[in-house]
Amino acid sequence: MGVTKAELFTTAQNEVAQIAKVLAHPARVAIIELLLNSNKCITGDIVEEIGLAQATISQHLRELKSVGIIQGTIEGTSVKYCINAERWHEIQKLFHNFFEAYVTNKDCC
Amino acid sequence: MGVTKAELFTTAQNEVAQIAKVLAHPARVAIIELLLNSNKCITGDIVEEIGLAQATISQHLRELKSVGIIQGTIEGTSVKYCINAERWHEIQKLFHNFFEAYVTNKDCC
DNA sequence: TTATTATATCGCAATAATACGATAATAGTT
DNA sequence: AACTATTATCGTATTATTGCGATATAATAA
Repeated sequence: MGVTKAELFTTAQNEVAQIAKVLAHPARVAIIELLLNSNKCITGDIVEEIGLAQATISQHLRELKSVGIIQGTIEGTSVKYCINAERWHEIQKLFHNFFEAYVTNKDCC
Repeated sequence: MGVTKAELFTTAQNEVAQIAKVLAHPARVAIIELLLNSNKCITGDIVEEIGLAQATISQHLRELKSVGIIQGTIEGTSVKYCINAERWHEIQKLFHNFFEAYVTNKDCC
């Protein structure tokens, strides 16, 4: 029926999946990298830089905000976006632990 | 029109997004963790453990295979799945570098 | 207040993802 | 060869995502 059965999985599994989903679009990855590498974090600059319509960028920004990766502050009639350092490191740790869990052993395959 | 404009982004950005998309479902995260933590990597065991229909698990396994995270070997009438160590470390590095790119500085926000 | 600028939301069309029953394909067994 | 067991694929209903034009909202300027 086309709807994810989240109740079958652990909180941690759902959390990794939720963050991954936000990273699962190149525009959102590009927006993050833009915020990492420049100080031009005004929405208008992002729209110009990425090359998608303003409405589309706004939607992507909302998804990034929804998991706390970025935050915005009003600056005149504009909004200035940036990475939320604390949340960034939280997520970094989440994925670090996920990937770290692999230990080469297992006679499997 | 509902189709991602991949040509606007770099290869690296599309690659991060592609892997993230595969990790963007708790069932696939759960399958990976199952392969990490046990030796019961037969499809049938995965179906039983996760609690989704066999057809659905098969679809998820195919997506995990599509980016090389897992691989399967035929074992009688069954298929034994496991993590592909080399690819795992590649992806681990990809995400490590992505997250590492953040440096707290910026008077932004 | 009215106009201007910038961003967010709405509504819609196109596409993709999720889940599953039914069926096909593959390997082993009798 | 016929049967069994296991996994993969097909078809389909439902839901979610992507992208954008149009419009609404918010902040400032005239």
